[in-house]
Amino acid sequence: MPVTIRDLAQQLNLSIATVSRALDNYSDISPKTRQRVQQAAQQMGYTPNRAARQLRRKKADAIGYILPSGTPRFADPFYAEFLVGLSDECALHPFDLLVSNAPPGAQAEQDVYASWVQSRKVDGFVLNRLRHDDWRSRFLYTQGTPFVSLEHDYQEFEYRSVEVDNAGGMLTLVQHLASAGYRRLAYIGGPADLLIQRQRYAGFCQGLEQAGLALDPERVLPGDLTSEAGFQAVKHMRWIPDPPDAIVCVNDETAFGALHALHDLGLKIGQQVGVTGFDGVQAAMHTDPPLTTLDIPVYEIARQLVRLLAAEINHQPTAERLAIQPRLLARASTHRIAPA
Amino acid sequence: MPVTIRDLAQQLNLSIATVSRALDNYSDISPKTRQRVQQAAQQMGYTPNRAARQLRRKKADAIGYILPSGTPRFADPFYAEFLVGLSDECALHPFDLLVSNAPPGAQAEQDVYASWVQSRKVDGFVLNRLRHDDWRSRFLYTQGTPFVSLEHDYQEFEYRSVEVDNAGGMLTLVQHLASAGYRRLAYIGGPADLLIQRQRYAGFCQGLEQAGLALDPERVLPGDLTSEAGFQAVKHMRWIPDPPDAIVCVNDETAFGALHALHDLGLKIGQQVGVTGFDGVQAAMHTDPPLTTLDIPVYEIARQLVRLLAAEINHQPTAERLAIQPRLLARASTHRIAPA
DNA sequence: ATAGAAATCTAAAACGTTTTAGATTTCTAT
DNA sequence: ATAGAAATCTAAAACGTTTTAGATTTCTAT
Repeated sequence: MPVTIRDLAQQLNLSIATVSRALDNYSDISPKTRQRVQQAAQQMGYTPNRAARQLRRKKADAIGYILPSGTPRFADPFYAEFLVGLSDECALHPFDLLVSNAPPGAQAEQDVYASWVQSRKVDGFVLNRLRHDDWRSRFLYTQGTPFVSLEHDYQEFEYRSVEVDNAGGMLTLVQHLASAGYRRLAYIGGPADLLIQRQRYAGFCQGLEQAGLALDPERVLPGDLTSEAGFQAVKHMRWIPDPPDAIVCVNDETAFGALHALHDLGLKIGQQVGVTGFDGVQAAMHTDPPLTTLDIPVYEIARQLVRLLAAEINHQPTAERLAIQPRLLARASTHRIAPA
Repeated sequence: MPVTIRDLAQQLNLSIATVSRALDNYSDISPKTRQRVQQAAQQMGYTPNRAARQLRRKKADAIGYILPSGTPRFADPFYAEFLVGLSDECALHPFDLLVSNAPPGAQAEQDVYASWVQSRKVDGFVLNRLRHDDWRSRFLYTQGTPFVSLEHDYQEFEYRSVEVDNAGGMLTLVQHLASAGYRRLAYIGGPADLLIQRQRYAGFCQGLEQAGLALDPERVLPGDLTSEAGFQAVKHMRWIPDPPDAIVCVNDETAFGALHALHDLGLKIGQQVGVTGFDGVQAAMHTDPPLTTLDIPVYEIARQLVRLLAAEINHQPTAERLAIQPRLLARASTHRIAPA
């Protein structure tokens, strides 16, 4: 049976009101009492009952993050880093971090968000893997519930976000490939409604154009961000008339699968065929050969998102939208120098 | 302003007591009213205020998991998989999953656990990376707070846990190495108080003994579960009198660093020197060469832990302790067949 | 010593539920 | 029609805080 404010008040011969205000450093409490109260609280190990406080204060001091479930994420170190970032930053404010999951785009996802808003479980949400015209941002906006998002979908309203320059990063990457001598670039993408897919693919196309390289539709293949998808896509590309000499993948996971398939085919990676990823996960350093990729500071982004959300919740001014520039990590998987 | 039970009662011309009981399927509510209430609730989007319910029911319907902070975890995909498992299983019960972090072993860690217990934030805890004589299990036990743990430290009380047969796994691994022809095995470990370190190292020693191989103390090096530690340890081993022909690492992360260092040294991995990990993370499949490791079903373990915890919280009977057998994934990093 | 101001404390209401104990309504058997 | 039982509903208390509005105490200046 945890100690309540009533126990504390009784012990000190004070009203619970005084105890409450002393702990909250109200100025109408004499320094002597304040100290007596705080010391007793410390010593009796008093921590306010969270539910009671939430109920009375009408805020949860918690934020929510809902993982996409049903999708293959085990492999994706992105989420570990992201969650740790959220959790670290939450601890500073402090917020509790409530984590759940829901299948993206399904009715169940809507139910989770709706019930969390209605039950006042959290004061705000962090979104990521935003989709085009994402109902989540629209819903939260109409509910007046604070939220921030990794990626920003242009809608008729504003919200705070962190935005990776996906298109710009891709452009740089394609330039790198072109100047290393690769000419017939392929692209293995992700789900079509994901903003990262749209933006990265757009950057890819733009890059080809700038480099004066052809965009062969046969060399553009769909995927789902998994290494399995990368594997299958490469296996499939053997059969197309004009096979690629470089394979640009929407993310590192996809690239891992592509590397595997190319090994199976007995190709010299880096020489005969280049491979690139996107995200800069640690594992990309250890592949055979090490993977050229665009590094984004996932941990730092997660922390920034929480900071933005805290500002939103507390009605403090901040930058509305933060831009992040991915950094090219050129490694052995794109080593060819001479043109084909 | 979310809809409350009062709004609902007013709308339906019923008392809030009736509404509450109808929603909870009490038997003293007529079927007609019950249906009317449930339908109205659905339609008005009523979800009970979480704080009020928690306060009244004296339970949180939430469980807590506290990440070790301050340690280098960004790289470790273990946590992504573990968290996703926790979250998936929590959604089924349903529990909220509260995530925070604290530096392991420090006073701050104690404060977090104590305040979560006292504030009734959660109904129970999931522990992992248990340490020898871990104060967390002792503390929670004396508080009467439900908890479960990955790994089990033998104390004078019992608790539910999932236990990986770390020693047995290592034994198998050493046998595998011995029969592949490796003779001078090294071990790169983790923090000495971690149970996984103790158990895995014990298995290593036992394996050497069974195989009739010498245990050279110079070939046993400390680490901290990071790839950096693996890298440094290997670099250091160049200077010892009788260098190893196989390097057994306490986990995959450490092995990644070891691989790197060996590449730097220009050694033929698999032939001149074997390398092994432990955990079976996805990335181990993609290294150069693919890494021999012991696979443990982290996702499934996390789900089991939540199930055990749910049973504990609801005073239901279950198995107290589940045993998990790691599975040897023999890959090219330990390919030598002929004895040295 | 005392009025008034300043400093310090507190009673009571409220947050939104659930639950207890009992009230009211409906049904059944005569 | 009616007593008693069964079915259905509800008033009020309670969970543990915070906050409002006002009460009490202490201090200051005469």
